[in-house]
Amino acid sequence: MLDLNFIREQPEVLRKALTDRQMDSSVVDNVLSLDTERRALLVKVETLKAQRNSVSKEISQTKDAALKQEKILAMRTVGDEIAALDESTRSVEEKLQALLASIPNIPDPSTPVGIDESENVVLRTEGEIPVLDFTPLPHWELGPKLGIIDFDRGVKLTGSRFYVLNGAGARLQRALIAWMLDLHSRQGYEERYTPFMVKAETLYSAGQLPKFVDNLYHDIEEDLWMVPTAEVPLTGMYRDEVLEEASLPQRFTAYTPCFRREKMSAGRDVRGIKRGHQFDKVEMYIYCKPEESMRELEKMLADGEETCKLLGLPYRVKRLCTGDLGFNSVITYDLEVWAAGCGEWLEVSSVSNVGDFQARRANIKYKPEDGSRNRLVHTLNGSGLGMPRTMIAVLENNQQADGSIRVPEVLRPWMGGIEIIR
RNA sequence: GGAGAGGUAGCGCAGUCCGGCCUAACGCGCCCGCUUGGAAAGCGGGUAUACCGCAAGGUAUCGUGGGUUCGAAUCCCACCCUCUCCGCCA
Repeated sequence: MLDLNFIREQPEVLRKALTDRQMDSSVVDNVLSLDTERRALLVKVETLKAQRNSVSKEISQTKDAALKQEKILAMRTVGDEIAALDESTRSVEEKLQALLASIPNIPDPSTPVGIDESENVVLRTEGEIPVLDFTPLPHWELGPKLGIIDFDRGVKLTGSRFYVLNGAGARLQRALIAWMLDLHSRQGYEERYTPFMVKAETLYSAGQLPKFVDNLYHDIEEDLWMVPTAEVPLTGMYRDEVLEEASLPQRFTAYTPCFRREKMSAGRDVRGIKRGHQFDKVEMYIYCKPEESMRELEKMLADGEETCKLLGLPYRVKRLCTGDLGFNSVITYDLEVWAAGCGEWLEVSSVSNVGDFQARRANIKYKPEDGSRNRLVHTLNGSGLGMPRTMIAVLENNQQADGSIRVPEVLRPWMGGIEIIR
């Protein structure tokens, strides 16, 4: 959520941001007029309340019964007026909040302006794309052939876009998770194990509600929501808290499954395990001071890149353009790894600085050591890589002519002696 | 799920029966000053957040949401959370 004062003072900056994001900027005028209306109402109602408070005090001290009765009657009228004005204020505020909650963050000025993902900018490509002397299979053929991915039984259990991992396949995913958590710990992130179900308020804090309600699984009975990413509990963790300045930056890593309805039609983009309704992910998350957030963003990106490098995966770094930038984000880098079998770059990580956007919604501040007033923290999030797609790249890039798969060196300690999946 | 006890400003607590001197006491912690060679102790002062207002100042918040009232931490209703015991259970 943006600062209302900021919108009031620099509406043109927001208008430009919305236009750059390929969105309608007329919402700005609605915000401004509601804000004006709200303040006018506040002045009125607060004057009346001040009057009521002071007269009520007088009433308690008035001895003369007739005079007392007179004052009570007068205040009865004032009370009715206050009730009516309170109601109008509440309704205006509700509208204003709903509007504010629907406005995305301001992209950093350095963000390339573009219509959609086709205008994202590739910053660099690292690692060698493997040259194979045979035709590599895509994982949706490789997996069933090796007996490590069972699509049919996933569908049988739950429905389309679900699968079962078998034996070395399940173990490989578990190895990736354990290895990544350990790696991020070494990189300075503290591990957290969080609930996988949260309340609506927590999703609101992270900016997932109300906007992305269609993409979430919801238990009506208990009114709990399945997390779409660990970013949600990691943001909500400090909701309504004030952190000590000396404790910042605080860096966390967490493994969670992620649940997304993704009501998109089947097709090329969802083939295999690329885009399931349930997938595992290891997340990186940072709380820091505003002046630190750009530096932390670069650190997080480097940490994500290290993950790819150590796995031996060729990858490229993309800078998202205004048209593709996420709702919360100021700057986003995407990491894409090359998958030899499907022959495409797969997005495995999105590393974003969201500035104070989530912190304002979640009300997360820190107490400056110089005694000045509490300030909002900045938050950053990044995937320490999404599992299925990382698995895809590991499987497809390390396949050998006989259809077996070499397990990357770094994962072997977690593979119980399995070096080749065959 | 059942019974009981609780939720008050950073923490601990008082206040709630019986509405208005609550502008929320008191203690601890923390900050500033005095004192000191320096410190402790002692003494004095300060110590929530948000919003409105150029300002003076005002408004709101005692778990949350409603209600009664001129006036609610206090009375009424609903809900949430924590603790103890019981039940159930990996």
